Amino acid sequence: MNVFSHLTCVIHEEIERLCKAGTLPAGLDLSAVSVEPPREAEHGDAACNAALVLAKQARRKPREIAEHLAERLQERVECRSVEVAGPGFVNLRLTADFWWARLAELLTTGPGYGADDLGHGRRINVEYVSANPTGPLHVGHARGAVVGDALANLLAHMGFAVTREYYVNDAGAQVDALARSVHARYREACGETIGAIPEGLYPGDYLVPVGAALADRDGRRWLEEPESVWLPEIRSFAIEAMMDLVREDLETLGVRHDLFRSEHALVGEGRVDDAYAVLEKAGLIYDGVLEPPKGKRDEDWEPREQSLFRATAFGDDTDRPLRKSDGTWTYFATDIAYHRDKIERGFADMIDVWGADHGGYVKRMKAAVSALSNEAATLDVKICQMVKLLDDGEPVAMSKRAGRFVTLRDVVDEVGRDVVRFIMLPRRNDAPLEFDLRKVLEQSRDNPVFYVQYAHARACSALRRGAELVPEAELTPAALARTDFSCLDDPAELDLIRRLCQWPRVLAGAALAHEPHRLAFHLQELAGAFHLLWTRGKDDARLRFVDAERPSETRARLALISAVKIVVAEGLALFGVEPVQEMR
RNA sequence: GCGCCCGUAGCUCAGCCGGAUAGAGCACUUGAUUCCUAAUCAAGGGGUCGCAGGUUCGAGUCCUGCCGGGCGCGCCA
Repeated sequence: MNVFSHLTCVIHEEIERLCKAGTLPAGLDLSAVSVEPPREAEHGDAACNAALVLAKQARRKPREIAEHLAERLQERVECRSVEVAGPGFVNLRLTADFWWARLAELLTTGPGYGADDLGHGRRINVEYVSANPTGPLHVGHARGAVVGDALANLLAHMGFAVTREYYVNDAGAQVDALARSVHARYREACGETIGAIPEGLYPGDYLVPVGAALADRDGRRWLEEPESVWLPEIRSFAIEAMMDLVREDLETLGVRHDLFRSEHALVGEGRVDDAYAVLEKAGLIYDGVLEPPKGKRDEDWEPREQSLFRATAFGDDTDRPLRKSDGTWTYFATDIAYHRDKIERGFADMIDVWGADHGGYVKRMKAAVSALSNEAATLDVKICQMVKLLDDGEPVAMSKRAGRFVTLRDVVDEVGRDVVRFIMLPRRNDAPLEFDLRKVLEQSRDNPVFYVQYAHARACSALRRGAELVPEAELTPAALARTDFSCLDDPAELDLIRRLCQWPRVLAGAALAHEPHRLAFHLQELAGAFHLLWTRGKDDARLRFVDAERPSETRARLALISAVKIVVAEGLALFGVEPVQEMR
């Protein structure tokens, strides 16, 4: 049970009764009525804004409505006390019995507590990483990879049918440059002296083995051929090698996509022409000349007529070109075709996870999706801001030009997959992120990975001790659910139960808002409440989790711990992080 | 010049559809260890929510303008 949606229902019922009784007018719109955990613990277990929201439409004073509502709620068994506070909030305090019953529910459900069918199997496409196949992934890519993956996990958990997708930009000038770079490395492997890699090509060492592999496979046959002959061959060889590299990098992070969609294939299948024809038929394409961008150096600017998409009709600031001067498609044109491809594959909802440098691209892509779907499809773009990589407070120098950038694999090797994954998550995607290689390995409160993992390890440790006193068959969550919880009446224990019971609400909110970082914050708070109780048990023997002298209390506390373990493990699982059994 | 994002405690950041006295961690000060892992916990000080207007019973949250930072701005992807 999601406690807060349950309480919302209860309050809706009571308001409707007040309407029937004539205390309130009939036909009120209750959609804005909500029940939330109050920010301050003093305000009780749950606060309802009904009176404030309804005051205007009911033409009553908020306090007056609140008093009537409070009177009815007082009768409910789950309410220990009800009070009207502030401008007209109704604050509920729920009985300990109510909370214990929720704890029993949590344990009965076991792993998967909080999973829900919010999505009703609705299909949603999450596209993430989509890095160009020209080299290994770097730390910046890791953020998008982890955020996209966690978001996909979360949505799947909440009843959406998720497809995880990677768009492979294997067409265009950059993969030609890749092919030329590999050709240079190939000549090198064949014994030629190549000197410095020319400007505009990819200088990284990672292409050396690719050139060597090509020489192994094809011998010296490309040495005497003109570029027009070897380029297509070497290009597809190189792209395949780069995608192998990318897949390996993703594998080290534990990220797996369902589908890799190739831009090259999309163009080859005529999908871009199709999309163009559709927009043209809808009257959304015309030939025109764009204004030069102001304030930017414009000495190279020449007015040019090109086919433009009427993006301004869908909220963009200017219309956008679809063809380059040589007649080939712009990136935007193929991206329109790609999103149309997704829509045609049955996705009315799409999420794209992009890097900060694509921020200026969001409006036109949303405009295109609106145009393609007659406003029926949705596109949410999550822009991931920069990752500032630090080593003990000092910025790690990165220079793409010198080929000196920190690869994803370097970082995973350095600190481990789970740390990389967790550290990318407790931050809103549109806020920049600091990643200190030294700090994330510290075992202290300010390292969130450690802090949450430690809570899980402590829970496991206490359960191991419990196993010495209680038969194993009685330690399963389902068995523990039948325990008498009445000794769990300390405020710190009830607080922990309340936080555990907020989990379904946090999951639902995070899924609907597409904000996985909310889970990370909740896990940290939960871990804090648990650590607090643990330490209290050191001072106050009455609160100790495992005590051979007090078997029934021990069982109740093991149940509570088991619930902590379930929720923490579930949160970590959604993040793709392995919960640890002990800290070593 | 234009667009998008950001601006909340000394630092790093939460703040969920507009709600109550704006929160957490770090750092700082003080305290807790014969004890299920002190790898932890408790207490304390610390704020003009960038600035100025506006809408509202009520604004960190919405609107307008400005200031500061980041990213981007046809023939790159």
